[in-house]
Order: sequence, then C-alpha cells, then structure tokens
Amino acid sequence: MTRKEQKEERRKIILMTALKLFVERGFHETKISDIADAVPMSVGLLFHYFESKEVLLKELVTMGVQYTGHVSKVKARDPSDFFVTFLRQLFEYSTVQPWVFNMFVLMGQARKTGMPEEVRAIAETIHTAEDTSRIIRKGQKEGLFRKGDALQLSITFWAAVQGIMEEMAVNKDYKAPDPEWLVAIILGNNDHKREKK
Amino acid sequence: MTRKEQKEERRKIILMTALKLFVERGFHETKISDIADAVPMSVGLLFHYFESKEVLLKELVTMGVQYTGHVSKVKARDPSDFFVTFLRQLFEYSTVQPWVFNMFVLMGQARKTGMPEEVRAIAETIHTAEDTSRIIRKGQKEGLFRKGDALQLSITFWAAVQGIMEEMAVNKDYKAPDPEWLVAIILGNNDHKREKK
DNA sequence: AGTTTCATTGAATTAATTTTCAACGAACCA
DNA sequence: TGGTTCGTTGAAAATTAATTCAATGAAACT
Repeated sequence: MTRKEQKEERRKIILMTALKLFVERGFHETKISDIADAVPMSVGLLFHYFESKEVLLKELVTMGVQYTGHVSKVKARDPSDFFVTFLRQLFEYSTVQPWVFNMFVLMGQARKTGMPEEVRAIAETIHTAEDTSRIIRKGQKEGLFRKGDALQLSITFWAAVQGIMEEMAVNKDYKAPDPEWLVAIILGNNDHKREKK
Repeated sequence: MTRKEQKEERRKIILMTALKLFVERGFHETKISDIADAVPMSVGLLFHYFESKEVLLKELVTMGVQYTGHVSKVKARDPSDFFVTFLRQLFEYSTVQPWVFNMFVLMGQARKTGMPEEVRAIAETIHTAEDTSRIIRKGQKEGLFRKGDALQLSITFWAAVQGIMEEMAVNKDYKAPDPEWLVAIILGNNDHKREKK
C-alpha cells in the first residue's frame, strides 16, 4: 500500500504545482515542461501520472466543483454576515491555504476564457451566483440589502470578487481589501446595520 | 491613395474581428484560421496584413494603451461623479461601441494571465489605478469616500470592474449592473451624498 | 539471490498551429 | 495594349509543444 499512497501523494503534488502555475500564468502559457520543472520531475514521468495536460486540468476543475459544493452549504445562517464572513475566510486562505485560493481563481477562469470548451462545461456545473441569490433575496426582505434583481446582484458580487482574486493572484503587492468594501455592492445604504467596532 | 486607404480599412476590420474573438474565447483559443474565417479572408492573406498572431495582438494592446491614455484624462472634475459617469459610459459602450468595451476587457486580460509575456509588459504601461487613486484621495479629503489606503481602494475598484466586464463579455444574459453598486466599493456609508431621483 | 513490478528519464514521434510561398488574376500605370 | 504591382489563395514547410516509448535501475516480493 505504501507504493500506492506514494503515487497518490505524488499526484497531489503535481496537481498543486499545476494549479499554481495555471493561475499565475494561464493554462496555455504553462507548458508541461514548466510543470515538470517546478515539481520537479521529468516530462515523461508526468505523463505516467496524468494521461494529458487537459486531463490534469479537468481533474483540478472537478476537484474544484466538489470542494465548492461543500463551501456553499457550510454557513447560511444570517444574510448580512454571510458574505463578509465568507470573504474574510477566502482572503485569509490566500496566505494560509494557497490552494483554496488558487482553486477559487481557477474555477472562475475556467468559466470564462482561455480554457478548453470541455473544461468550461465542468466548471459551469457550479451555480454559486444562483445559490447566493437566495440569500440575497432573504436579505432584501429583511431590508438589509439593496433593492433590485437578486440574481443580477449576486452575479455582480461574484464577478467583482473574481476580479479581486485574479488581481491578487497576479499582483503580489496588492493586499486583500476589507471584505466590507465588496459587500457594499449588495448592502447599499444601510446605516441601521453597521458593524459595531 | 485609394489602395492604401483600402489596406488600412482592411487592417482595422481584422483588428476588430480579432479583438472580439480574443475577448470572447481567449487569445490562445483563437486560431488564426478562426480570425480569417470570421473576417472573412484566407489565412495566407491575413499574414499579408500582419506578420504574426502575436504582432496582431500587440498592435491591439498598443492601441488600447493609447486610447486609455485619452480616457483617463477626459473628465476629472468632481470626485463623486467621476466613477459613476465613467461606468455608465463604459456599460453603454458594451452595446453601442463594442470595440471600446472589448478593448477594456482585453487590456485587463493582458495585464493578467494567459498572454505572452511581452504583451503583458505593454499593457502594464497603463497605470489607471495609480491615476484614479489621486481622485479618490481628493474625494476622501472631502469626506465623500471611504477611509483607507487610496491606492488599494483604487486597485480594488478597477479589479472589481474588470471582473464585471469579463462576466459581461462571456455571459451575454448578464445585464450591466447599476454603476452605483460598484461605486459603493469606494463610497462607503455616505448618506449625505445621495443621488436625488 | 532471483524475479517482477514500477518509477524514472530524455530522446523520438506526433499533433496542432502558425508561417511561408509559388501561382494566379485583377487593378493600376505608360 | 502591355507591363507592373499587389491582393488573394490554398497547400507546403516550419515551429512548437504535447505525447509516446524503449531503456534503466531501484524497490518489493519469492
């Protein structure tokens, strides 16, 4: 079993290395040999672990889909806190658990541009914006959130977050913003609901 | 001269076609033959106009740099209005002047991921965030904007906008948000300054 | 100790695209 | 009209990166 575990371990290292490179430079800009060099291992060996570059990517995105499934369920207690808390955690991960951070960025990229069509299809099985639009609707009923199309609001919020995350991935000088800055997108002018500090 | 004008015209068509495809599908995912088909013209002829795919991209990004130079100077009258007005115009362009819209998205992509290194270098000669951070600082002095590092605020704002724009580029169902939703990122809780409708 | 399995390498092969090119014909010029 | 230039094409060549593979040696198993 040690042999099998070893292999599993190695696969993980490759996946995490590739994830980092894909996020920093983009899928197509990352050569198989770049991944191999970074691990490090020979190009040939990498193919012993993954049958192709695209399969490697697909495995990452599939992991992302599963993981995201978890996250979105975790905490749907209070509409007003949900987003701040989520962002705070996400931004913390950027230093503590880079892979979570990178995964988030990759999933966003996969939905958009510059990835094989098939990969996009996998990434699109996630419906974060739809899910959180329910939370927003709830928040709107309570008068906490801005009025307007909840789904549009939700998509806007996540698109903005994605933008921030990608900036962070590329621009290492840039420090994560205060989550409240972003939550203001959906919060609107709500002075009654303000954090007491 | 008609011959030369003709050629210039043709080059523009190619540039605009490529821009659209690059933004919708990504640079690497767009084959020269895709561009040629879309124009339409033969692959060989495209090389009569541009010596390589990368040169074509570089020319687009260079145009973007010049154009952005204009824009950021245009209207720096009133800090509070600046951002709302800018966004309103930008979102309008998405339907009226798609190329401006696409250009904006391309420039953001070029700064980030998935483009040749050399292109990134060109795109990074733009310093929108630095420029607008001055406006933000001014707004902060007037008590209109949220407190905090003005540059970080500025980068955050533009990164969010970039996220929205990319969403719009890919998800045609998604309608541009109300500019105020995004300006809330820098506005903070400012009830005295509210649009009268 | 001998045998089998499997991780490992780097060079050879293949695949996908970009880029070049020889050939043709239409527009322009004398 | 005859000649030159230039737009145009599609197929051939070159390039680049992914993928395969035969060979090697170390670990595990008998």
